[in-house]
Amino acid sequence: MIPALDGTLYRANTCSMTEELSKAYAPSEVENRWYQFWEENGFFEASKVEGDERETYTIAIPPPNVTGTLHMGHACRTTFEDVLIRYHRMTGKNTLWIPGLDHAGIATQVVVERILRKEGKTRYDLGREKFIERVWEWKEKSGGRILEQLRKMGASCAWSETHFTMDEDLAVAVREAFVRLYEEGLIYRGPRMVNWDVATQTVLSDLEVDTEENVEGELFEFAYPVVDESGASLGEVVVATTRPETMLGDTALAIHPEDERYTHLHGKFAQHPFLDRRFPIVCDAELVDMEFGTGVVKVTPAHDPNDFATGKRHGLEELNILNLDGTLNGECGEFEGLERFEARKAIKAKLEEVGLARGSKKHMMTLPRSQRSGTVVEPMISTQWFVKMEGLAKPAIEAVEDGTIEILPKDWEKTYFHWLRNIQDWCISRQLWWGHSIPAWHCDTCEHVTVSREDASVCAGCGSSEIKQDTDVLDTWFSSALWPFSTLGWPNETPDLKRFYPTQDMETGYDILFFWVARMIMMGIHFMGEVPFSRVLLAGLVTDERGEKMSKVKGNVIDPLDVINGAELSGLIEKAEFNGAQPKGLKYLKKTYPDGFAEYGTDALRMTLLSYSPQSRRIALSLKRVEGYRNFSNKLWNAARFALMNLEGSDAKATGKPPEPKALANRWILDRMASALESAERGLEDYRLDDASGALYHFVWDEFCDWYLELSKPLLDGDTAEETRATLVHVLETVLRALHPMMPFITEEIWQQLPKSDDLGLHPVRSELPRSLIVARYPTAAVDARRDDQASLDIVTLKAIVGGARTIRGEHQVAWKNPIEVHWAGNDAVQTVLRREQGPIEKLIGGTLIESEEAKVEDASANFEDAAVFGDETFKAAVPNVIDKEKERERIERSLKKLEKELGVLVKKLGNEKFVSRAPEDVVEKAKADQTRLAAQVEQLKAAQARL
RNA sequence: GGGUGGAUAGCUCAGUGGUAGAGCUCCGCCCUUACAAGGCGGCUGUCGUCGGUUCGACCCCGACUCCACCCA
Repeated sequence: MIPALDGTLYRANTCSMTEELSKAYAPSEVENRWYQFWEENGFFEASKVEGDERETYTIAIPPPNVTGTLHMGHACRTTFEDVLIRYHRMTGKNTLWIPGLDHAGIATQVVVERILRKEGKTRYDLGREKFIERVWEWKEKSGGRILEQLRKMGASCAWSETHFTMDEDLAVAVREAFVRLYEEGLIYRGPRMVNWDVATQTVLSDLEVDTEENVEGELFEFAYPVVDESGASLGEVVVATTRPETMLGDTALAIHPEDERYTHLHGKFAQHPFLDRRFPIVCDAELVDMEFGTGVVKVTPAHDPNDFATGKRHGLEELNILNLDGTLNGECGEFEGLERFEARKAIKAKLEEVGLARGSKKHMMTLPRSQRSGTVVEPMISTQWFVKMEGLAKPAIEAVEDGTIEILPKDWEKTYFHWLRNIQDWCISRQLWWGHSIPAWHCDTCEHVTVSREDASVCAGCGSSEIKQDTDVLDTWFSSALWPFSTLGWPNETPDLKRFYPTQDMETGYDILFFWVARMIMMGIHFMGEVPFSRVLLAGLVTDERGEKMSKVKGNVIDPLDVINGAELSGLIEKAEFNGAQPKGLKYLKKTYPDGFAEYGTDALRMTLLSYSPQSRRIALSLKRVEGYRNFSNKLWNAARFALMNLEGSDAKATGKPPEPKALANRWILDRMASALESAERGLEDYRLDDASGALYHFVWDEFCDWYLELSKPLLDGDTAEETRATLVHVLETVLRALHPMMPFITEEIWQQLPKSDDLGLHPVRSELPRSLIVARYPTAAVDARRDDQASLDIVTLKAIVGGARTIRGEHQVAWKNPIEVHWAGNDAVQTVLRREQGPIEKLIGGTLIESEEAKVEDASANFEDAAVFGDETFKAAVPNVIDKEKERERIERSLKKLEKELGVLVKKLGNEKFVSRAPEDVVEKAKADQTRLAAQVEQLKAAQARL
């Protein structure tokens, strides 16, 4: 149905809700319908109208990898960001949420290579150009899927602004950034010790290397013959290594200068047993730990970072022994061509053979592994491109120090500072095919390197046309670092850049604080002269309900779409198996989710993710919790059904202004809503989305549904009917607005059906659009609610009476069909409330309320048959004809125990002279008042107990 | 080895210098006309261990144990 523009309401259902809708909320149809409605009407897009001077609020999405599918981490981030965007949109800001995808260099290349392998091909068979074509083809298929999944989460992204980090315009930005940094001397090329992935045959940045801990390895010992200058033998020394094959690249032995065992070796040489080489024995206090092993260290400057540094200190030869595929090269004599682990065996065997092996022992060690290919990373010397980081890091540190950028939770600042203060130069070149190519041309004639914005055809050094472009590509994070401004048109000075930069919030996982966030800050400050965002919001890692990281192998990956749409156990198992889950993982799956997932819906999943504290590093997602929020959706749904049923046939409608009711319940709910709205607003502003959503959840369920709706029932007849309908519809409409950022679908669905004034839900600048909750004004305590302290006090009294009566019903198992009598006597305030609210109270207790005399109620057993009693210092009450003596005794006993314990604490406290003299006066006063109150209650219960 | 965070009910987690909370689970009762995906009532804790500061510590400080993550 096309939304009407003429002032009539858009109807989600052709029939009225009360007739049409089932008792239970069914999310799927509702979600698709409203998402389409918002998107088609352009509600997600930012306003680009000239003269629209509204404050802007912008988030650049952390672009998901194009290879991926949506996982719980994305779902979590998407929810948080969408809540912020929707909230700010509702406060009237011009909001822009820039969506997009990351080309994810290695990850994508690996995936496409895997596909090729199934066809029996490698990328080399295709050649670079054809291979890249294949990647693009694949990207078109894969990329669309994840954007669809974001839509399913309800993400209100400005889809017309979608970017991909390999797009033409972003390539321009990347090239501009590279050239500028190069011209500024911040990019250089040179040989360094790097992490080499022999499987994908590329260098990796330090951050892309994972260390596998506690690996059981072997510490292999062997002897080097020692000789003097003339070559005369001086015996041998024993060294130990976990990588025996590296001995082929040894160019020194090192000993500690103060090690008295080896003073005779100072200035002497070791003779390589297999190669015709002799190399020095050097003294190095930094490398050598006298306590470890034999105290003699073999030094392989080309294949170990520490040895590399040692080599630099002593001017040692750097001898590379590996080919790029991990096989031994021509420096290795008879071992040439062996794969590295084969070589290890061969070397050991040979050492045995020549009698130099000195045994081995088990050794716990750590292994560096490639995040992408999983193979053991080889340290190698290689010529790569680097960015000098120190100068870039400094202003990035200052921006957080002086509060220009706020990192939340604040704990992460420490980590941020620590990393930036110890920053290493960033290796930005990768030996991949998929990625932004490096705009550098090498001259065959003069070896000059030409770096240029335009494709170069001649050497800038000698003019030769014999130049070739560098074959490396840039680290994916190089383009990601420009994301907050490259997506807005940089390096062009576009209106968007002017209007929307800097952005406000950057929300992402803490795991990419260094990879991405820190680098965006550095690049933003460097190129834009202004920080890219003012807050960094770091969410925790979503884990399974045991707190274990989700992994395909463990089979504990929960697909957000399964949670939203529902899934049978068999389907879950099938998916896990397909993804390579181990039997143990499948067992866990069966045990934890024997019935699969129900169709929980997007709103429920969003609320669940929001309910976890953003302070926590772990979000241990529990499906039971999702179920709880699914139930909450249903609760809200039914509250709306109740409201609509009772509004039918009346003129009551929401106006956006709170009514001024007289009846207690109506006044009270407006007061409670003021508190809820305050908490919600504070939570949304302070990035405590758990507090914000929690406050609204409890308001809706515990106050609006449990008390207000029940209290409203008797008020919906007679004099109070009109104001009650007005209050009912107002509170519901307001709370829907408050909840909308968190639960966009169900709130819009209900809201559209509520009777309301025509001016609600108008787009702030595009008045031609249909009304929608998505642009309705976000409610505040001051405008939409009404404080009423007296009402809240009165309800406390009402709840005390109702609660007491219900407890007695519960304990004595009085069925609802059996009405009870509550005889009461109380002070003036209680009298006022109970007399006035008799009707509603009777409804809530399922019985009659009878005013009595204090003396009569006090001695209940004498005046009533089988009476149970309750009360506090303000009133006493007796409920006759219910008593089960045994149960009553137990109940009183239990209450007494509790009260006496509390009283005991107070008595002790007040008996402590130091407390009375030193504690603040109000604390002491409160303690005294509490003591009096508790003592009275204890007295009362004891009397009742005695009479039993 | 360095750093960061955590240890609170059976489970997953909030929380505050002044008598411990939520959701789920559990136990009763109830299909009370919005909701059984519900209602009403109830049970459950030496707040990791040991010291210290304080009138008072779950909260602040120190040490320790265990767990997780990050960096080398």
